[in-house]
Amino acid sequence: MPELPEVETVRRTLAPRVLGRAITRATLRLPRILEVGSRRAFAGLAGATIEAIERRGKYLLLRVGDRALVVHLGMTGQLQCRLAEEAVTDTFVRMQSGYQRAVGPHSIDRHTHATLELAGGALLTFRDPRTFGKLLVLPWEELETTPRIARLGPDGLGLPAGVFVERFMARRGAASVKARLLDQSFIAGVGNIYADEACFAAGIRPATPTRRIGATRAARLAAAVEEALRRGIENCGTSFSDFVDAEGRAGGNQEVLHVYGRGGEPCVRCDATLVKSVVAQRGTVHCPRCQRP
DNA sequence: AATTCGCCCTGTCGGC
DNA sequence: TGCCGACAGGGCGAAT
Repeated sequence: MPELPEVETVRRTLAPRVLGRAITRATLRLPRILEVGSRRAFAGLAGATIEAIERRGKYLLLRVGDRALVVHLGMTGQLQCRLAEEAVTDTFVRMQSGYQRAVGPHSIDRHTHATLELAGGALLTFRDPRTFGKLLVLPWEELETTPRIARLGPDGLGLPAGVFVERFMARRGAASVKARLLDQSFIAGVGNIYADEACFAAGIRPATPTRRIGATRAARLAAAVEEALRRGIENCGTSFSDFVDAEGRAGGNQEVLHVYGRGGEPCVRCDATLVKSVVAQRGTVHCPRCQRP
């Protein structure tokens, strides 16, 4: 599931491929992935030039002329750009079930819901098997007031620890530490994987009520979140199932995760068996010895 | 006001 | 071997 590091990886790999290119045609193949009210605006992207790519939390913001194309990858969304000189590889990996998973720059398939043809023959595609992703087109100057963006708290990357601690202490209550980390109005960009990893690094059990966390442990958590996100970006994202960057490459961060997806396996630090549970309606893994309640 | 919960969706996996 | 239910989960809107 694309979280801040995955979205940032897409942003960085997409930028050199699309910046400065004009959109020659915008095609919408699955209308419901577009936020209501953006239908006409999406088709109207043709003729304008992609001038900037920014990121806010898990949202990608493409500045197209005087408009914003906002992209949320949901759980399985992929934004890929194939240049004209690149052949379609149509490489598949055959899964145990017989299903063939696409790998690398790929031709349009049943999960490709929107395409942007670019000047020079490049093709930008939005693919999303589970269709939890969203596209939104609006005037660039309305970005800060559109609900999805306006709701977001400060970006998790580069957030000063002092600001994190201040916000955390101001909102302490019954909610769990994990629920707070997943709350995009608190910090934007942290999802299930990095929340679990940050809690492990901070030595905090994810289900701990936020009211039980003091300033010292909050500061430890701030550092752990920052570190988890930075490492995720360094490793070009976590590819647990579907994540690929704009060139179709998988990330490598799944190789260095301490807890996520490792329930029942030994803790890398103390060898205790990692416990899987449900916290904040999400599958959660923690070490019963390293992470105190 | 803060928090929880149901819903959206489809590929995957385990059980029988 | 094959069918079927359970599961995964980000964000929104309704309910508590």
